[in-house]
Amino acid sequence: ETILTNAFRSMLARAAQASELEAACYLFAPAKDAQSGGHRMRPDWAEGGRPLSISRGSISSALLEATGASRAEMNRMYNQLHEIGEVALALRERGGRQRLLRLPAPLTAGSVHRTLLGLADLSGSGVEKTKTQRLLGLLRAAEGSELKWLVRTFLPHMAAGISLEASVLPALGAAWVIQAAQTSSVQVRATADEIREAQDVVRTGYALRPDVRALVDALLEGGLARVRTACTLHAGVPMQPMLAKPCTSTEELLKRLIGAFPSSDNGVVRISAEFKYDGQRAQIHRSAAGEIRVYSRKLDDMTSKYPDVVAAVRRCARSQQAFVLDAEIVAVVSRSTGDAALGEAARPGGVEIAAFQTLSTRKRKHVTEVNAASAAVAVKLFLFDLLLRGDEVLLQWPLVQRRAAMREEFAAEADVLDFAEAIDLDATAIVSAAHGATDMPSASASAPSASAAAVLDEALQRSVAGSCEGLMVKRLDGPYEPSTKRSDSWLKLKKDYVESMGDSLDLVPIGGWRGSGRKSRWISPWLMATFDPEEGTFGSVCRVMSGFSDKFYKENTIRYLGSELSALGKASDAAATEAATEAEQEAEEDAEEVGDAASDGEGGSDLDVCGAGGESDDVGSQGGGGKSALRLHRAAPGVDTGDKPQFWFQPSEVWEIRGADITISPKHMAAKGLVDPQKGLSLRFPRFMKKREDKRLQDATTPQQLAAMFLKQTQQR
DNA sequence: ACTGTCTGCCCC
DNA sequence: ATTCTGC
DNA sequence: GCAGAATGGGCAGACAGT
Repeated sequence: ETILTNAFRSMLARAAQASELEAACYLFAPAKDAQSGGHRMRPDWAEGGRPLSISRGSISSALLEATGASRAEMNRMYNQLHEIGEVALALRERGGRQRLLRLPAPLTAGSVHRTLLGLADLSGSGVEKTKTQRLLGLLRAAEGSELKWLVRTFLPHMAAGISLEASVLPALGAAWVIQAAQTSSVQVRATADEIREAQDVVRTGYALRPDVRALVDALLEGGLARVRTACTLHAGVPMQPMLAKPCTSTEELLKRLIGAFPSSDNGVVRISAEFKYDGQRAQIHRSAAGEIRVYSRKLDDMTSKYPDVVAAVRRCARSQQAFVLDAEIVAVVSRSTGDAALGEAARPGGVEIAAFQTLSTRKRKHVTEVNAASAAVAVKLFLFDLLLRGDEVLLQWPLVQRRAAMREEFAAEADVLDFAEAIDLDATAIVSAAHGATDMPSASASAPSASAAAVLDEALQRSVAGSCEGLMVKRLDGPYEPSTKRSDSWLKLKKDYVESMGDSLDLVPIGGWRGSGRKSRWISPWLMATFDPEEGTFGSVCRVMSGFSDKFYKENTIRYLGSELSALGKASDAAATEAATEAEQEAEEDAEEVGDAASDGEGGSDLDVCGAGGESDDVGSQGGGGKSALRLHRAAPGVDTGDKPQFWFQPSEVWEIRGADITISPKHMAAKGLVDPQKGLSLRFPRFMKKREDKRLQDATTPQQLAAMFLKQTQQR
């Protein structure tokens, strides 16, 4: 953070232009997140805004050409240095600088930014070649250690994630106050409070108006005061949506909502339990000019995917004012068709909420208002918040008032648009004065009410019966807090969080992969299966990586593979072996060979020759020392899966796995033939709960049981 | 033209 | 999405 | 209490290879 702040300070001191500051912001934080990689070079919601992705291939090709090195040389360097930026420098040293006819112009943040922006716009065939050429241009122009940083910037995943909103922009804010204080005649140093305040202003401004250029412009023109006024919610510019925190019981939920912030109503806390529809979040804007746009939770522009939503909102708006809505789009199927198929008496039509999986089959491109109803999946919109009306920003209004304004401003339309179902209640117990609660004043007034918990429980049941995931429970007196952080005044209570609800399966680990990063010494994820004792078959259901403690990983990796995986297993060849000897590792051959197989992403072509065959079926061995008793050369007999794990295991025990829903899967083959002739069943959001030491293979969930659970779930809808 | 594989600030 | 760990 | 990591299912699209 200090480094970033100092970098911005020096730019500000030299009166850098807005375009340079903007470029620097993006270049300091090239990766959106560790999940997807990809480079962000402009706001996603902007016209043509799309992330830039540069393949490893393009980077290394450009690097080879720029340095004149051979591929073998590069690999050798990589094995020594383990970091591609350093490799780039070393290769340039070694190869000597290539002589160019014309010296390229020195790089600036702005010029690099512009080039990368250009790359993001490429498409069609031959893009990789063009990308390589343009990267080459940048690499040739790089001086000194610029080369190292340039190469690192190209990578989709930098070793350390630096986030634009969490690190870079706050640093810019800090730099601004520090410089301002220094140049003012009165004050020399900015206080810690001033710095914190500045960071906050910038963070908030960006959450409300995620536009780096607008932020930089405001800062340069009028400092933090200008950021406050200019970087606020605008119709047509999506803001960070407000997020909710998960909560696992109604009692806990009440406590947390009451504690979120003090009540302004004599200790009484009113809350609203809204249905949590299982669809896609949508932030819908209508500008003053009347243009309607739909944005995703990640601020992507989805307008072209949902022309029918746009039309519905236009029809249902009671006025011509600008607005910003928060809503959920869900898939629906017409009710009459379903009933007709069952030969029931025709009902007056209407629609039913369909599963999320149905929504996801909707076309993403070329959806028109005309084909939306026939060619694409039909959808219904559930509104739950209004953040802007006319030129009034409603973010600070309490939810009750925002909701009232929303209901004034829009009219529901059958099958197409409605308000999210909501049940309002007091979270606090009403401790009447008659009971003489005078000696315990505020504490008693703020106690969670037992009847409130009961109301919530019932609402939860109803929401599930109504094809919802559960509840969103909100403080009725709370503001809307656009943020990358989750707020305490919105909590989500999903059926699968609650002990007694949701699907819990008893599955058998049949395979696994080597983990990466902090899990690189362990098996992660694990491949889980049902067991059919009649047929002796195992059908894969899901991979699991969530819910395991480090201790569990360690113990069970040893149990299944005989030892932990070598930490050095990542490097590919001789270099790894050399290094291994010097290390503390008593690198068993087993682990070493495992490392090789995992070497470059896919690997796995060379077949396992593992030391321990699948000889022992005895589950008894608590595998502390010896060879792995549980690893197999190939899938155990009877295994059916579309997945291909790096390691296969002898099925031998039962683990409890929880999930939210059961889905029809193209990859997992459990219960194949029972619901669909080709496809099996899988689990959405799978996570490990605990080992079932009390259960044997024969007690694992069977394909028949799984199919029955699936059918019950679909009937509920 | 067809199929297979991989990617996505994907959506959850 | 979910979950765990380290700060 | 929060940020950061490491990954889940599954879809339409895009691109590569035949």
